[in-house]
Amino acid sequence: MPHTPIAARFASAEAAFADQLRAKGLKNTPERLEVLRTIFSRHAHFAIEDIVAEMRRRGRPASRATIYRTLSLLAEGGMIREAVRGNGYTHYEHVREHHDHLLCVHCGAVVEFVSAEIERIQDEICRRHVFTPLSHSHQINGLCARCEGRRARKASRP
Amino acid sequence: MPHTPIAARFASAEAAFADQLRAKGLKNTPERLEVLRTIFSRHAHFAIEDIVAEMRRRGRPASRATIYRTLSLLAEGGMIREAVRGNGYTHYEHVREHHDHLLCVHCGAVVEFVSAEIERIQDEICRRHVFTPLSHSHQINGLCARCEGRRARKASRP
DNA sequence: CCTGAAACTGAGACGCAATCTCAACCATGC
DNA sequence: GCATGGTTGAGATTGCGTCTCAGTTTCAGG
Ligand SMILES: [Mn+2]
Ligand SMILES: [Mn+2]
Ligand SMILES: [Zn+2]
Ligand SMILES: [Zn+2]
Repeated sequence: MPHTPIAARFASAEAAFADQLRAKGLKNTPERLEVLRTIFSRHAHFAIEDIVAEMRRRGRPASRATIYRTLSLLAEGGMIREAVRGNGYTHYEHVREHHDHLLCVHCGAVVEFVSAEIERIQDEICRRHVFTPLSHSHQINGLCARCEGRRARKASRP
Repeated sequence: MPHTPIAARFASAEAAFADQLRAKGLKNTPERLEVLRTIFSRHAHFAIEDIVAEMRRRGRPASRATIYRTLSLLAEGGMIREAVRGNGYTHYEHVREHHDHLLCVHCGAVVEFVSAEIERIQDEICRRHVFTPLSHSHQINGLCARCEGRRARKASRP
């Protein structure tokens, strides 16, 4: 699953965010910057509680209101997007190469997948329906190998 | 978009539901039957408020609690499923041929689509990841022809 | 038919993620 | 300085969905 290393994107993410804020007449505050840094210093998938906890740990706490507001800005700016849904909190992820998700409904594990073929067919479908696609979410819910194995074992040997 | 006429499924839906209830030691009450009938007397896509309103109109009101509980049972029994997401209420639909959705983010219009090709690739992906698929949601968000046209017109002639 | 155990219903309380409110707080330019 | 206008955060609010529990209904067994 190749993607630009976090370090390499770091400066440009800050720069891009600064641009976006300037363009909208908004201010580049320490809180906003810290949310951005916290997000990009972590693994690509996260929920708001992760950010809250991490910022507290860093000694730079911010209120949920501010974090939610910043998440909206970052999503609007195309730096993050909503990823997996249906596990309580909304989960976000860094935007990089497009991909979709397998979600294990038992243990919550997430696996990413990409299919150029599917993307192509989607475009075809949209063309056929005269529909302008803006985004899509394609999520397969099921059981990962481990959870399926556990279930099968339990069923055969009660 | 061919599907079995409602009338033809009607009796069997009631019978299937009765079976399901019996199998689980649950009771076949008037309220549950009325929820079932209301659902299958309507267009395939609906939200709970539609059911609440329709049952009131019919002079057979039921509480939200009961309706939610019955929806769960029907979903569990494979007669309905969650359909489009991201419009406030959870939307359900009758289960018939499998299909996915285009959602116009501007006017809320929903278009259905099917692609045997995509389904096949999905299976392939699951096999490759040793993942047991149980369900999937594939939703393309964008602008329907009408909303796109309106937007384009407004942009060119302010 | 009774009758009792078990399930059901509905009004309203509750849970909870997400959003909103608003007073105090900057940051900036004049 | 100080006025302007965005920002923050504590806490209130919203709204879908779930849960509680007292009174009701179902239904199998007698
Ligand atoms: Mn991902
Ligand atoms: Mn549909
Ligand atoms: Zn799992
Ligand atoms: Zn539209």
